[in-house]
Amino acid sequence: MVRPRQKGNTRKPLKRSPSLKSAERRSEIVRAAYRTLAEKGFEGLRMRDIAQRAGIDHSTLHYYFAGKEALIDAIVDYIVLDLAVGRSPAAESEDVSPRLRLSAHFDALIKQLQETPEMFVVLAELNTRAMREPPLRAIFNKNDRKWKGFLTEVLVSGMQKNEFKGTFLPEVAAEAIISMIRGLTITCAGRPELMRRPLYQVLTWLEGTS
Amino acid sequence: MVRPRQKGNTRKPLKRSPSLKSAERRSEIVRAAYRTLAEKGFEGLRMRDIAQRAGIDHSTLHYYFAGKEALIDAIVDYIVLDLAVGRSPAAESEDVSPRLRLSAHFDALIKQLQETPEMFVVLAELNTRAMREPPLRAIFNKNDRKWKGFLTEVLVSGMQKNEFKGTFLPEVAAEAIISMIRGLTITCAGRPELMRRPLYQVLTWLEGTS
Amino acid sequence: MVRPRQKGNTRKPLKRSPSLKSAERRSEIVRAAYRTLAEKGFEGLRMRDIAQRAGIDHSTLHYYFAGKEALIDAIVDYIVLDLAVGRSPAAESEDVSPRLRLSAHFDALIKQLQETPEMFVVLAELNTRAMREPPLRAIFNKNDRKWKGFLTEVLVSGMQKNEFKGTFLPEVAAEAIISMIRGLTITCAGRPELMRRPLYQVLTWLEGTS
Amino acid sequence: MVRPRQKGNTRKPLKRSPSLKSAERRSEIVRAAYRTLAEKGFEGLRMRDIAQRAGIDHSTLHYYFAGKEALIDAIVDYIVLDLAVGRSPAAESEDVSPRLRLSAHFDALIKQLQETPEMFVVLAELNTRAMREPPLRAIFNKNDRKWKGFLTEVLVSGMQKNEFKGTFLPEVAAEAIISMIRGLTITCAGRPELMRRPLYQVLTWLEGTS
DNA sequence: TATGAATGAGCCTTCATTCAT
DNA sequence: CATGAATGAAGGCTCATTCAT
Repeated sequence: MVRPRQKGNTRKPLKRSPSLKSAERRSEIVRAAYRTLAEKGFEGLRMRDIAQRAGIDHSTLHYYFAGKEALIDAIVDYIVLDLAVGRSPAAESEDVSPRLRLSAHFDALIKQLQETPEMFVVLAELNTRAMREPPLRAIFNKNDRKWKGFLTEVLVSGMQKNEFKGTFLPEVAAEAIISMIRGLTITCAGRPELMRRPLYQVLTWLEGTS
Repeated sequence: MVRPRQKGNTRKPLKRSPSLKSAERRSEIVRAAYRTLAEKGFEGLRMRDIAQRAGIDHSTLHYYFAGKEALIDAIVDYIVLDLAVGRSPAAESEDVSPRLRLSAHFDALIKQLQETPEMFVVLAELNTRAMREPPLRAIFNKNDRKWKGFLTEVLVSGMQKNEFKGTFLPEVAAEAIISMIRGLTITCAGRPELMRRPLYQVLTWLEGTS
Repeated sequence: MVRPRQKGNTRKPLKRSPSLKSAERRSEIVRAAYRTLAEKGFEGLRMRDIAQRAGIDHSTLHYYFAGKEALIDAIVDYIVLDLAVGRSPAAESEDVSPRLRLSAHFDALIKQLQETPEMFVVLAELNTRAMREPPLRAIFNKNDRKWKGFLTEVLVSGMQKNEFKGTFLPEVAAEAIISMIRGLTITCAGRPELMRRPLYQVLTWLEGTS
Repeated sequence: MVRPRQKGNTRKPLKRSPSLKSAERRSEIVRAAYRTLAEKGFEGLRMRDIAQRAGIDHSTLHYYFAGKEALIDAIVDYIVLDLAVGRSPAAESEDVSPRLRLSAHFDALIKQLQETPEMFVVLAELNTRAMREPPLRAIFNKNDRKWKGFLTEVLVSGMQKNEFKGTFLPEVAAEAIISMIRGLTITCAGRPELMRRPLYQVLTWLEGTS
C-alpha cells in the first residue's frame, strides 16, 4: 500500500541534475506503459506501442529506460506508489469509528474499481506475474503486510470499542479480507457493484450479529 | 522441367516416438502445454517449448492443433474439465453434515493446491486473460455459477440443519467464499497452509459463534 | 498442338500390368491438379489441395506421383495431349476452303476459350514458367512448330487458291498469328468475344482487300 | 523482477552498409525484388533472397516494406512507371511520319527486349498473376488503354497521310498489335530478333501493299 | 493400396535493441 | 536529446515428403 524499495534516484545516475523535464517525460512514459499494460497484458506489451502512446519515438523510449525490463520495474514502482487501494480520509482517520472506517475502506475500494478499472487489470497482471517472479512477489507481500497492518488495527480497535463482536482473530480476519478483495477484483472485473454484497457480508460477520 | 531449388524434406532416417494413439497424443500435448503455461505464463508460452516438452517436433504439434489459439482453447477445456477444485467425496456427499462438507471442501482445496500448485498458476493466468477476453470470461463465469450453486446448497442445508447459525444470505456468502478462495490462491501461492486460517475463519462466521 | 515427348508408359515402371484402375486414378489426380493450377497458379499450388480435390489422401497422391515435380510434368503431358487449341473438323479438313479453315480455326479457338477458360490460365502459367525452364520451353516450341506448320499449310493453299491475296510470307504470317493468339488469350482473359475483331482483322489482311 | 529468458538482441558490433537515403534504399530494394522476381518467378520469390540481393538484412527489408504484398505492389508501381515499352523519341514525335513512328516503336520494343529481357519475364509473370487478381488486371487494362490510344493515333494519322492504305479499323488494328506484341514477348523470349519479321509483316499489312 | 502420423527445412513476420547522426 | 535505420534472434506456421501400418 506504500512505496516499496526506494531505488528511485539511484537507478539512473545522471551527470547533470536530472532536469525536471526529463523526470516528467519519464513518468509520462511510465503512465503510457501502464495503460498499455492494462489494455494488452504482458503478453502483448510492446515497446513500440508504449512509445507511440507516449507520443515519442521508440528509440527515445530506450533513451529513458534501459530496456523493457527497466520499464516494467518502473511500472511496478508507479503502481505501488499509487497503491492507495481502498484509501480514503474516513478510512484513514483514527477519529472515526472502526466500523465506519472499514466500510469507508470498502466503499473507497469499490469507487476506485469503478473509476480506474485498469488499475485492477494491471494488478491482476502483476499478481499473476508475481507467481513466477519472487522479487515481484516480495514487493506485493510487503504491501500486503502494510495493508494487513491497517486492517488489523481497525479490527482491533473495533473490538475494543465493542463495535466488532464477532468471533475472530483480527489478523486472520484481515488476511481473509485482503484475499477476498483480491479475489473480488478478479471475479467482479467490470461490474464493481457486485463487490458490495460480499464485502458487507463480512462486515456483518465482524459485527457479530447474533 | 527439372525443379531447381531443393524444397521440402529429403532427410535421413529417424527415431520416432512410440506412436501413441491420436487422442492420447493430443492430451499428452495439452498436458505439456499446460505445464509450460504454468512455468512461463502466457507471456513466454512458445509452441516450440511445448513441442519439446511433449517430446515431439514442433510441426507435429501443428499437426494436432491448428494453431496456438486452438491449443490454448484445448488447455482451457482441459482445465475446466478437470476443474473439480475443492471436490472431494466428503464435500460432495449429501449424507455428510453441511459443516463437514464445507470443511472437506476447504481441505480438498488446500490439498489440491499443495499437490498441484501449477494448476493455480494456470488458473491465475487464465483468470487474468479472461479480463481481456469475454469468451474466456464467460467460461469462468459459467464455472463460477456451478461452484456457487454447490456452495449455496451446502449453506442452505446447513442453515436448515441449524449448523450454520450465522447471519448471512447463502448466495452472498457463497460469493464471498468463492472470491476469497480466488484471492487466497494468489496471496498464498506457494504456501497453501496459509489458506487454512482465513478459510476456517469464514467457517466460524457461518456457524455463528455468538 | 500435339502430344510432345512420349514418356507416358516409361515413366513409372510397374511390375504388374498397370491396372486400369490405377491409370484412371492417375488421370483423375492430374485433372484435379490441372484445375487447382488454374485456380491458384504455381504460386499457391499445394499437394494437399490437389489431393483433396481428387478426393484422396495426400499420402496417396504421393503414392501415384513421386513428387510435386512429377505431378507437374504430368499436368504438362495432360495439357499438351489435350492441346487441340483451335482444332475443329472444319479447320482440319483439307476439303474446306483455306479461308474457311482459318476462320473455323479462330472460331474454335474462341469457343474453347469460352468453354474452358481455365485451360488458358494454365497455359499462361505454363508459358510463364517456360521462360525459366528450358525443357518446358522446348515442349512449347515443339508444339508451336506443329501449329505453325498447320497454319502455314493453310496459308499456302489459300494463296494457291487465290483466296489469300494479301502480301505476306506464309511462315511469317503464321508466326504472327500464333503470337497474336497467344497475346489475345492473355489480353482477353475472361472476355473471349474481344478476340474476334483482331482475329478477323488479320483474316482481312490475309485476304488482301485492296 | 529479473527477466529470465534472453529475448531480443544482444549482438556484438556490426558492419553497416554505407547507409543510403531512405528513398534510395527503397528503390534499391525494389530493383532487387524486381530482379529476383525475374529470376525466380512469384513461385520462388523469397523475402530473404530479395534482402540478400539488396545487400541488407531481411529485417531491414521489413523495415522498408510492410510485407511481401507491399513489396510486390511496389514492384508493380516500379514497372508501370517504367512501362514505356516501345517508347522512343522517334515513336513519340508527331513530326515523324506515322509509318516511321510505328516502325520506331517496334524497333524500340525489340531493343528493349534485347537490353532488358528480365522486364518481359516480369511482365509475363505479372500478366499471369493478373488473371487471378482483378486489381492487378485493372492496372494492366489501364495501361493497355493508353498504349492502344497511342497506336490508334499513329494509325489514324497514317491513314490520313495515306501512308496506311490497308483495310482496317485503327482501334482494332491497335488491339491486334498489342496482343501480338504481348504474345511475341512470350514466344520469342530469349530471341528478340524473332520478333522482327512478324512485326514488320503487320506493318506491311497496314501499308496495304496491293 | 492407402493413409495417419511425423518431420525438417524454410518462410514471413515481429520485436527489443543498438548505432550513427 | 532524439530519432531513423538496421539487425539478430526467435516465433508461428506451412509444406513436401516419408515412415509405419
